[in-house]
Amino acid sequence: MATNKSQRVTMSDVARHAGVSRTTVSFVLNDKPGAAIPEETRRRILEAIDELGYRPNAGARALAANRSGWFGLITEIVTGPFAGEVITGAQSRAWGDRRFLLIAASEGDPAQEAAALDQMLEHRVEGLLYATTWHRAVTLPKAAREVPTVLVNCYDAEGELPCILPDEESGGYKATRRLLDAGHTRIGLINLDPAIPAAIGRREGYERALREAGITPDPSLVIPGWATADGAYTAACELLDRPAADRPTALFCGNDRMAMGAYDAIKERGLRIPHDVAVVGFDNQELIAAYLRPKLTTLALPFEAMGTKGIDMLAALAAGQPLDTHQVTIDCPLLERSSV
Amino acid sequence: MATNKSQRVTMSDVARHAGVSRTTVSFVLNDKPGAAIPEETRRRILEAIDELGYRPNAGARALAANRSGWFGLITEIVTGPFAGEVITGAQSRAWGDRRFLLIAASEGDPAQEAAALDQMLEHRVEGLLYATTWHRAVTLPKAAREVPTVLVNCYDAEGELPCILPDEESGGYKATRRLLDAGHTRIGLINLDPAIPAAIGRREGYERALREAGITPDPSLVIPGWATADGAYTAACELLDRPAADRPTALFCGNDRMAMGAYDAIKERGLRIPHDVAVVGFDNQELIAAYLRPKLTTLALPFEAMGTKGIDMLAALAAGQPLDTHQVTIDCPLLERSSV
DNA sequence: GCGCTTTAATAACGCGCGTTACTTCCGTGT
DNA sequence: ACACGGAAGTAACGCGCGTTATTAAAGCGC
Repeated sequence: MATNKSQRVTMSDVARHAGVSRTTVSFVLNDKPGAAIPEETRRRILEAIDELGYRPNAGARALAANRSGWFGLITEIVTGPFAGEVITGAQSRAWGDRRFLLIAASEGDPAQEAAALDQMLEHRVEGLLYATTWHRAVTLPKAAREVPTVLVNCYDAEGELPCILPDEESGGYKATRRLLDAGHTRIGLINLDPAIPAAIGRREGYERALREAGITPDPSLVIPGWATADGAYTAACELLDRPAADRPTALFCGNDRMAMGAYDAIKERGLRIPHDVAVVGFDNQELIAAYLRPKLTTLALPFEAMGTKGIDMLAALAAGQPLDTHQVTIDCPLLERSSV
Repeated sequence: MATNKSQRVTMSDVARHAGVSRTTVSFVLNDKPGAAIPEETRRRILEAIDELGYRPNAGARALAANRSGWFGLITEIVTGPFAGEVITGAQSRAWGDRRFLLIAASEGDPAQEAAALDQMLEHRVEGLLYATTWHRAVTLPKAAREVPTVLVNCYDAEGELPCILPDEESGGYKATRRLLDAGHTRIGLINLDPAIPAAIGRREGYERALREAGITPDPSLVIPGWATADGAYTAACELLDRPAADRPTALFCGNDRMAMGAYDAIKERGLRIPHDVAVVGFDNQELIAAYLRPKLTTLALPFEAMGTKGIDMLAALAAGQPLDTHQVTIDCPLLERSSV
């Protein structure tokens, strides 16, 4: 078995067991092009590997090859519903390049963020993904410039780092368009905090869809809410209590939690969804959207796709290739359920 | 700056710049006990490190010290609401030991699981955490025996590996007890699939609390449901449509999604929560529990604590210490909101 | 038999660092 | 004068592997 003290099987053990040199083992393990290994020898080596239960030491390999095989991913919170999707997307894509993901959470604390970044750099990540929970501007520590970095769901306040963002405008457009197609003409928008990119973009899309349909947007139908179920409940009440002829027959909500509040307001008034009032949410938080009754039609934030695309871009950057686009936006798919 | 081709600053660069040997640099970096380094020299070295922007190479360090510094964490799905909590708990605890977490998802696919495990072993993880989404028995690939392994939220079908489980029985007891304390005597239990540990344990706790209060459990008040909002809705209807004198005044639901369904059934009948019917959920899925109206009182599965404890145990095992307990259970805290 | 090319394999170096064993210098006691 | 001991520091080896240069053997034509 292994002769070294750590009791782990090394390449030398394999070589000895197969009666060849360590170099030869390395060659077959890496399919070294240009190395002529007769089938018989290769077989003996593979057999030895199998018999000894040899596993290459990824760390040693990285050191020798000067290629860590790591990409780093820093998120704010791992607990949230979104981070997981980014991880999933990034992880699966990275796997294809035989690379691993180093994940850390900043928990919104700059000190932790810096510490995480340090660790990543010490581990010689070949690229860094930085993802936020909600779409906004960020400023990274300078250390992040030491390695190719791509922002996910946020953009560089200094405008230098490449980023990947959800297409909020098109999302707002699609939601509104869906409601228009269902015959609605008075569509209320219970929006997020009007200062954030998501609210701005979605409202633009909302208004574009209306205009395209020949409807002049009515500002009184747009209520900026707090992003809570209660806030949306209040906002929905306000809209639904307008005189019947003036009352919206559809509500487009800033997120699914807010849609939850809207549901309550609607049901309270004895109105039925979607028959009397149709509802579209945003974010596709499965736990809410798929379990509300009726199930909620909503737009998904493409976190998984953004994670995948992020690794795509990192891989390109790490390979020294230039980026075709500095800022890419990704579509928010509409998920049809039963609330329209 | 760096003289090697990879353009990265190494310890040798620091040594040269500070006018000492590489060994000395290593000594100050590791606070080697027994090494007498005068303050002046130490200062010079730290200065050099700072000026050159040197970062130790974690991989090389791991190789030389024969200590990878990795713990592995395999989950089924990263996307779910629970995996994130386990990660958070494990990550923060591992940090204290200056260790990093290697995270991979099996996506429920044995092949992916095996591949992930392989990768972890190649990275020489010093311990492995294996976490599942729901409490159940599992069988790990043999390869997992190569390294200290602790199961989280599941237990070894062969009974060999140590595990950490939520205390379902005490959870069921506490939920029921809370309802009893609020004056309820007819408490319905809309349970999960009766074959799984969570359903069994919680029902036991439920019955223990009832007996303790001098109430004989009424089997007809226990409905095994499917773990969906719709299933629970149907079950709740059945319970609520019993003759008034016989109708439960409180419902204990197998999870928060099911509580959502129960809410609908209750509201539909013009009953008020918690005035006419009190509800307790399970799982504390924030997105549901905190946004239902009224907010849902529920029990939390202690995923974060389980993750932390997992690393605790791994650290002990990795240090060669024996485990005091082979199976530890962790309490499910009751989160009081407004539905009781 | 001799040179030449191809095939099969190896010795040796380096990746960046931890660590052990060893050296050198200086002050102290007798 | 010499031995002794501690302080300050270094040379050298090894961790497990990738890679380059080099060697040894085999095949081939003449």
